[in-house]
Amino acid sequence: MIFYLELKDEMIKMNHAVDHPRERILQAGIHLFSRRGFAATGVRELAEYAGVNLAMINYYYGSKIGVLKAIVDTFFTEYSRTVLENVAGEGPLETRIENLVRAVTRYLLANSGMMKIAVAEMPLDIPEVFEYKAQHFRQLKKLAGEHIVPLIEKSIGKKQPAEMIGPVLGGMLMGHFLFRPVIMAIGEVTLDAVFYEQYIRLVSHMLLYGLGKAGPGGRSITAGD
Amino acid sequence: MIFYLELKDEMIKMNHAVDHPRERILQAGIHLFSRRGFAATGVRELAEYAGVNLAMINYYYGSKIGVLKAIVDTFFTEYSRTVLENVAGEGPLETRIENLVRAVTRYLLANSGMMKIAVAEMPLDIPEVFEYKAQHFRQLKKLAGEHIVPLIEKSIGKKQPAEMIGPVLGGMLMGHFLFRPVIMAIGEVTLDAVFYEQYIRLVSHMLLYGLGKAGPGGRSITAGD
DNA sequence: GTATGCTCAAAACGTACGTTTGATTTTTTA
DNA sequence: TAAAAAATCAAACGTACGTTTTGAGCATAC
Repeated sequence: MIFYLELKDEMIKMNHAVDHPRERILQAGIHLFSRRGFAATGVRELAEYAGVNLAMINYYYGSKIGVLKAIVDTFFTEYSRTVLENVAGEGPLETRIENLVRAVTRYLLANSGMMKIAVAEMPLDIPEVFEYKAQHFRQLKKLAGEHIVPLIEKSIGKKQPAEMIGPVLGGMLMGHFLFRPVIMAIGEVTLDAVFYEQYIRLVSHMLLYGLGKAGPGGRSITAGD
Repeated sequence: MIFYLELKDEMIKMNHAVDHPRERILQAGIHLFSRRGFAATGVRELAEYAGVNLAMINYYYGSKIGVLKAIVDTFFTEYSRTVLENVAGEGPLETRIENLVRAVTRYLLANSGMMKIAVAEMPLDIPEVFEYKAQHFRQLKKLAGEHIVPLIEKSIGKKQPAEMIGPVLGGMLMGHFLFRPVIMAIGEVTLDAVFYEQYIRLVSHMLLYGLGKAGPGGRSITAGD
C-alpha cells in the first residue's frame, strides 16, 4: 500500500488512510487510467470504482487532472528515491547495478500502473501538465547526470549528455512493464517470482556487459580487470 | 512520406496518394493521437486537421478506432521490417548491432508519433484492439526469438525467454522518443543530426559492452576475443 | 447517358462528459 | 451541548462526444 505523507497533515494522523476517500480515488485512478487511459476514463466511472460520491473527486483534487497529477507526482517521487537509494554509494559496480535493477524492477512490478500513467498517459497538450512532467524530468536528469553518466564515461571514455542515458536506461527498465498486459495475455510464460529473478539477472548482465561475449563465466570483463 | 501499399489496391494506382483523404486522415491521426491522445482527440478535430469532411472518417475507416488500428498496423509492420532487415545476416556482431541501432533509431526519429501511439495509446480494454496488439507482439517476439536470443545465449550462456529480451531492447531504443517532447522543452540540448549520431554510438556501445569498463579503446572485449 | 464512387455541408441521434450547486449529514471545536 | 467546519450527497449545468443520415454536386467508368 502506498502512503502520501506529503499530501496533507491530517493524513499522518489517520490510521486508516487507505479507507479514506482521497486515497480510494487515487487508487481507482491508478487502476482505471492505466487500463482505459486518462481521457477515456470518466469521472463517474472513477467515482463508482472508488466507491465515493462523484463530487468527492473535485472536492479533494479540484479536477480530474488533479487526480492525474497526484499519481504522476507520487510515481516520479518514489521512482527517483528508488533509483537514488540504490545507485549511490561506493560498492563494486556489479553489486550496485544489480541492486539498482532489482530495486527498480520490484518497484515497477508493484507500481506498473503508475508508471504507465506517468510515462504514457500524460496529456502533454495541456501546458500545466507538460510543465509538471518537465519538472520531474529535470530531477531525474540531474540524478542521471550525477550518478549514471560518470559510469558511462568510465566505460566509453567520452562525455555523454544526461538526456541520452536517462531515457535509455529508463526505457530498458520500463519496457517490460509497458508490454506486460500483452505478454501475460499471450500466456506462453508465467510472470512469477522465478521469472523476475531471471529477468533481473538478465537486465543486470546486459547493463554491465551487453551482448558482447563475456566468456563462459559471464564475468570475463571484470575478472580480467 | 509513408506509403501503405497493403491497404488497398487502388492506392497503388494513385500517384498522389499523399493528397488522398484516406492518407490525410491517417497523418492527422498520427499527429493528434500522439499529442492529445487517442481518446482525447475528437473526430471533428481530426477531420478539421486532415482537411476533410467529418463523414470521410467513417467512410474510409469505419470508425475512429479504425484509424487507430491502421496507424498501429503500419507501425508494427514497418518496425518489424526495419529490425528484421538489420539484425539478420552473418557479419560481425559489432557491425550488425550498430546497423540495427542506427536503422531503428532513424525509423523511430521519423515515426515517433506512430511509435508513441502503438506503445502507449492503445485502449487495451477493447478486446478487439487488445487482440490486434497481441498479434503484432507475437510477431515481434518470434523475431526476437530467432535473431536476438541466440546472441544473448552466446553472451550469458543460458536460455532466456524471448519475452524478456524483446521489451528490454525495444524499451531501450524507444525510451528516448517517449520522452523526446519533454527533452526538447527543457532545451538544454539540441536534438540534431549530431546528437543522434552520438546517441546511436552510445546505445550501440551499451548494447554491446554495457557499463562495464571496456578498456581505453572501448572495444577490449572483442579485441581480446 | 446512366450508373457508380467520391466528397461535401449540415443536421440530428442519443449518450457521456467534467464541473458546480445547494442542501444535508457528520464531525470537530469551543 | 450549541455553533462552526468539514464531508457527503443527489441533481442539474452546458457542452462535446462518435456516429449516421440526408441530399446535393462532381468526377470517372461502363
